[in-house]
Amino acid sequence: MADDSDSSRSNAHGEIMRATYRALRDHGYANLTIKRIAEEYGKSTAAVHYHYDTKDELLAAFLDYLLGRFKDTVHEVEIIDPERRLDSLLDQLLIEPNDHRDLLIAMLEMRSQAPYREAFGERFRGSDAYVRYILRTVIEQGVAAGAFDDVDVDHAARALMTVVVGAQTRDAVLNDDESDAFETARRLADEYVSAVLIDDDSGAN
Amino acid sequence: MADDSDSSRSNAHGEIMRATYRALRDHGYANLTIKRIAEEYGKSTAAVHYHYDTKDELLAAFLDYLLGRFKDTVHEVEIIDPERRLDSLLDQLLIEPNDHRDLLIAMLEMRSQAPYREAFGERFRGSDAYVRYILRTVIEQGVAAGAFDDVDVDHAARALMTVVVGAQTRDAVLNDDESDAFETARRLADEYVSAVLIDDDSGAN
DNA sequence: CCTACCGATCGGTAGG
DNA sequence: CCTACCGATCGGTAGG
Repeated sequence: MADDSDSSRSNAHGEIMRATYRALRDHGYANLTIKRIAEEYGKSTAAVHYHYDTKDELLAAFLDYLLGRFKDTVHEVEIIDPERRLDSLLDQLLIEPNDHRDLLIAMLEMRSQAPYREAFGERFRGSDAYVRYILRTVIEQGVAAGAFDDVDVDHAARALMTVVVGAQTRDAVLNDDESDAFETARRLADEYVSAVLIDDDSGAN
Repeated sequence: MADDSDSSRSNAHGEIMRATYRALRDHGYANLTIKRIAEEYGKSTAAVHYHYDTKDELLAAFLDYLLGRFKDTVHEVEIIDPERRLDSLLDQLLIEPNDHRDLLIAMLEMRSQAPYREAFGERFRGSDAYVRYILRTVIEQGVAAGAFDDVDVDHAARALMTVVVGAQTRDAVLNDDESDAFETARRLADEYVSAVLIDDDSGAN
């Protein structure tokens, strides 16, 4: 309660999460070992096991940490105009990652483990549902305000979610110079909004 | 040259590919070992190493095998009408997998390794380019025939590719009872085709 | 192709 | 939290 500005005191869990992140980023999930995490942590493997009994437990906690960070990038926006608000939200979800591409790669690796680890699957389902909820809310406001047509809001949210996940996967996999993944997806999302959510009866172009 | 109908003779490579597929499906990429592949193969680990010197070499060959199978599901269709032809192609890419969901899960796992293994990355880039080529060809025919507007064909192909990959990833990750992934994606693709590729000037509904 | 084996590395623990 | 160690398993190889 005194000071957590330095946070170099007993913030072991946070340090281990960050160490796990670096180890995952540098070596990949398939080569993510307690030893490598411990090296990044700067202490022994026993020190890691002191805070997390098993590797499974550590990984589940790490996924919570990772998805929490992702959720933070999807913050509610302070814009009232529904159309611009959705636009801003899509920007956050689909603008070139640059800085946090490593995070997306790490997330893809853990995603691919979901079919084998129920602890992962349930967390990703929760994350998917959360982002869809944010999208639904924004779209519903737009429909209520008359900015969008009276579309199937739940479907529209799932559709945009598909675009987001498609961009994330393609970007991580096709990681050459100018990966088109997010650029394409952002443009696709725009087309979807202006051609499907807004079916402009008031004038055909 | 005599008979390959029985194919139980010296088809070791094919057998090992199928054994690898089963081992990957049952244990996941992170737990894919030569020993497990050998068990599925029905012979010793040395027998596997006899045909593939290293695990890396085996995995690269397996990815070729896997992507080849995927390409086979994207066969050219014998329909002339461009609109119905694109529709049929999207069906093949986006209809509920059911039978080959295991294949998609396996592919997602290997996708997630692309950032760490250049041999994987280049193969996935090739596969992405191939499917985009097929999509572009069909859309170009539609534009030429006047069925579609004069859209940016390359972008349209990339956009639909994003939808396909998004559906594949979401389906594998959100693997609960009625995963909406492919249903949502198929509907999204339809909306994209009828609202963006066909901007019906001839009458605003 | 097999048996038998190699050194290396894994997750985890005992004892302090 | 550390040192030291455990049994288990890994990819790969020798010798046949």
